[in-house]
Amino acid sequence: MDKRILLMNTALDLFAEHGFYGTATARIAKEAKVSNGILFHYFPTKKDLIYALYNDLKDRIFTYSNEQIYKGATLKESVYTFWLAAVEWYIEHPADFLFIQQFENSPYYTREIEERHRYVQMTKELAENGVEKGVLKPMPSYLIYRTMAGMVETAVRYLRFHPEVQGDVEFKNKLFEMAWDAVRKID
Amino acid sequence: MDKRILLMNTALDLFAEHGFYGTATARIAKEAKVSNGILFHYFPTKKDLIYALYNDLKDRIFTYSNEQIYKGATLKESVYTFWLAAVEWYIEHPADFLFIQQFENSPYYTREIEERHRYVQMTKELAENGVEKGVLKPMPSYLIYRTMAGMVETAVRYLRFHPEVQGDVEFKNKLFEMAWDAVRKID
DNA sequence: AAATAGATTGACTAATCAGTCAATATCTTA
DNA sequence: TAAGATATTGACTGATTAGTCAATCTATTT
Repeated sequence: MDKRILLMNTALDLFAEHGFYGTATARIAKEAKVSNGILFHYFPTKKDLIYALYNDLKDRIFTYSNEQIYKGATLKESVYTFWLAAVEWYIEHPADFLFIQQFENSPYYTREIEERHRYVQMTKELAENGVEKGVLKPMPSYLIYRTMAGMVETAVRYLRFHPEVQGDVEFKNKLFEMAWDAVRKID
Repeated sequence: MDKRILLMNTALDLFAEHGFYGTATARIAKEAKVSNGILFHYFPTKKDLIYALYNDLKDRIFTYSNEQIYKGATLKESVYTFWLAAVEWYIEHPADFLFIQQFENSPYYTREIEERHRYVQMTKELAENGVEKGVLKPMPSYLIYRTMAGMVETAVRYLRFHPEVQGDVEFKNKLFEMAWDAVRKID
C-alpha cells in the first residue's frame, strides 16, 4: 500500500476535524500507523503536505466535474452539470470541503494560487462566451466565477445540515436556479 | 488608553496577516508595546482572545449595518442597505474580513455559534416576510440568509482586488442585483 | 495616610512539535 | 547473488510557545 497516499488521506481527515495547526505531524503518522520519519521522506515540510493535499483535491474535483459535462449541452446545462457535480462531490466528501475552505481562507492562500487553477481558466471561457451571447449578465468573468463558486459553497453549507434533502433532485434544482439567476441576464 | 482594546486591535491585524497560529501571544504583546503577562490578565487563554475578537467584530458590523436601514423602506431597499453596509465595512476594514473568514472556516466555528448571531435572527424575519409576500423565492430562510452572506463575501473578494471600482456606485448596484436576483422570486 | 484592589511587569517553565539522523529493512537490477 | 538504491524506523533535538507567578506600581476608598 502506498504510504504517501495513506498519509495524505489520514492528514485530510485530521486537518478537516482539527485544523492544520491542531494536527501534529506525529499524530498523522501515528493514526496512519507508520513511523514518524516517513512523513518527512515524502513531504519535506508540513507545508508541503498541505499544499500537495490541496492541489491534489482541487485537481480531482475539477477533473470529476469536468467529465460530467456532455458535448452539445447548452451553456446553462454545462454550468448546471458543473455546479451539481461539485456540490455532490463535497456532500459525499465532507472532509474535502472543510479542508479546502480552511485552506482557501488561510493566509497561505494567495491570488496567485487561485488564478493558477483550472477552474478559473475554464469558467472564464464559459463566462466570456455567455456574456457575448447575451445569456449572462455583462460582468467580469472572474466575478461570475466567484459567484458560482460562492453558490456551490452556499448549497453545500445548507445540504450538510439538511441530509433529508440531499437526495432531493427538485430541491437541488431550485438551489441551482438561485445561482443561475444571479449570473444570467434578466430582461 | 485601554490596553484591552489595544491588544484586540493589535491581535486583529496580526491574525489577519499571519493567522491565529502564525501569531504568538508574545508577539501580540510586543507589537502592542505592553508586557507579556497583561494579555493573560484580560484574556485567560488565547482562545478567549480569538472568541472575544470575533464576537466584538460581528456585533459592531451588525450594529452598523442595521443602523443604516431606514423606516418605511421596502424589503428590497432594506436588503440593499444591509448588504451594501456590510460590503463597504469590509472594504474599509480588510483585516476584519480576513479574520472573520478565517474564523468562520476554522474548526472553532460551530453551527451553534452561527445560529446565536443576530444576523441569522434578523435575516430570518426579513426572509420569512419576503417569502410570504411573494417577493422572495419560497426557500428556507436560513438558505436565503446564507445566500446573501455569500454574496457579500463574493462582492468583497472582488472589490478587494479591484480598487478602481470600489467607489463606483453603479457597479456596486450591479453587484447587488446579482445577489438580489438569486433570492427574489422571478416569474 | 493607610488600606485595599486592580493593573502591569517580565523572567520563567513545562509542554509541544517540526524536522533530523543513523541504523535497518526491502526492493531493483545487472 | 551482490550491490546499490530506496523505503522505513523511532529515538532524539532545538526551537517555539501558551500560560504562570511573585513582585511592583497605580488608583480608589475610607
